Amino acid sequence: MLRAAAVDVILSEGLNGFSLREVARRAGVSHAAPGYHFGDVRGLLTAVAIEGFETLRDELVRSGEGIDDPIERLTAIGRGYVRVATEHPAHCEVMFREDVIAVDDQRLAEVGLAAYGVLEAAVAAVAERYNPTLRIQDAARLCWSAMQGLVELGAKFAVLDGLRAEAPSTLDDHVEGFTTLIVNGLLHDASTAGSPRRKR
Amino acid sequence: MLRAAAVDVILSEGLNGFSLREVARRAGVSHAAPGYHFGDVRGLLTAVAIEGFETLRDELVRSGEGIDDPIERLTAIGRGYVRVATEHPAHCEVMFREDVIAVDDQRLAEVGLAAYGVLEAAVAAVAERYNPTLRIQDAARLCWSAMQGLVELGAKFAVLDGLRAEAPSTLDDHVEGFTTLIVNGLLHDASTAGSPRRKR
DNA sequence: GATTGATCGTGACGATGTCAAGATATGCGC
DNA sequence: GCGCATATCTTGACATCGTCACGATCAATC
Repeated sequence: MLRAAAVDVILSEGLNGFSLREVARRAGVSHAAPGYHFGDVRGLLTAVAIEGFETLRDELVRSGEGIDDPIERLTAIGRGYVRVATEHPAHCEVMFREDVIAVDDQRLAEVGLAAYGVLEAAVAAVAERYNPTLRIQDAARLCWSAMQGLVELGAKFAVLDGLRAEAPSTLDDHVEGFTTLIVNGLLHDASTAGSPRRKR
Repeated sequence: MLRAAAVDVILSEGLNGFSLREVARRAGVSHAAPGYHFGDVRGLLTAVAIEGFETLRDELVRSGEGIDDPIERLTAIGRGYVRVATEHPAHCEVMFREDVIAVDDQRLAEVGLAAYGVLEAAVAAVAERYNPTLRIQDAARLCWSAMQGLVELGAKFAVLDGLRAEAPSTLDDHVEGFTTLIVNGLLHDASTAGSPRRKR
């Protein structure tokens, strides 16, 4: 399949070494075949991104299944997010790269929204049981941003550890640290009542 | 200057439409001149990234200056981060793209570490005054990841608001929401004493 | 005044994305 | 079986790109 070949190329050549002709070569077809099916480099990469969001959505659902406590579930979903990122690095290298994929693709928007919905529902459950004043949208987006930022900066963190001659911390270590801090934040959020913060 | 022309091209053509020849065209030099000075596409983009980290470091320092309360200072630094990202989008499009820049560049590592140091110092100040048990490294990296994730996902959040027919929330809105939640988490972090979390 | 080094232009090569045109196969109505 | 439309893929071409080798220009230095 061309999509699989594309993932293969991203994996071994990186996203900037990516080329339709190399995909064609690995798939054993002519140099223009990928162009015919996906129209465009952008088209093929968009297809890969959609595939990524689908597995992300599925994996987030699967991560939370059977866990009753909302906080435990949210934490498990956080781990699931990073797990998807580490197990499907090629897909994740593309999923949020709006300069490379077709942002206006409808199916892409649908699946992305579905994946986000899983996360938001988990946050809503936390709010319902533990902190009704929590602003769910802010909280859910913070969770997503933190995990996405972690995925993106993970390599830099490792370099940082190296510069300080510390044992390099793994992605999993960071996930645990982050979720602890975030959960504490969610539990104690009382922004409407003015914790040590200002206006708005 | 070639670097300015490069930023110009990234801004108008995006990172994948970027080409040395277009940079040369806008700078009014021959098509191979950029290659001579920077050796490579990677070399030129790395120079842009270094420039970006320098202004990031300076801007973070400037954002925190004259603010006594550590929490206020950390919040201001968070805003500064996002401000740099919005005011220098071309630089930020490159700074964390390890597939496009020379990750082993020494000057790049230095400036990046310096910028991170500003953030970490701010977090350390919060810990010292408000919560001595706070794990500074986790906290600082969470702050960075959240802001970086926000910068990357900001566009997607706007699309999300659109799909729900809500008023699109700005980056600044998210910064305020995020910092509130994170600060709450930092203040109440007691992971060593087993808040509602598990082992490790 | 000759030389050296930095800076830049010119020309070439292979590789790439994309398009047009042709080839092949598959299914369908008759 | 036959004609035909459609899908799938190949082939060939073109402009563009990154990169390299080579030459030109010019300032500084000995």
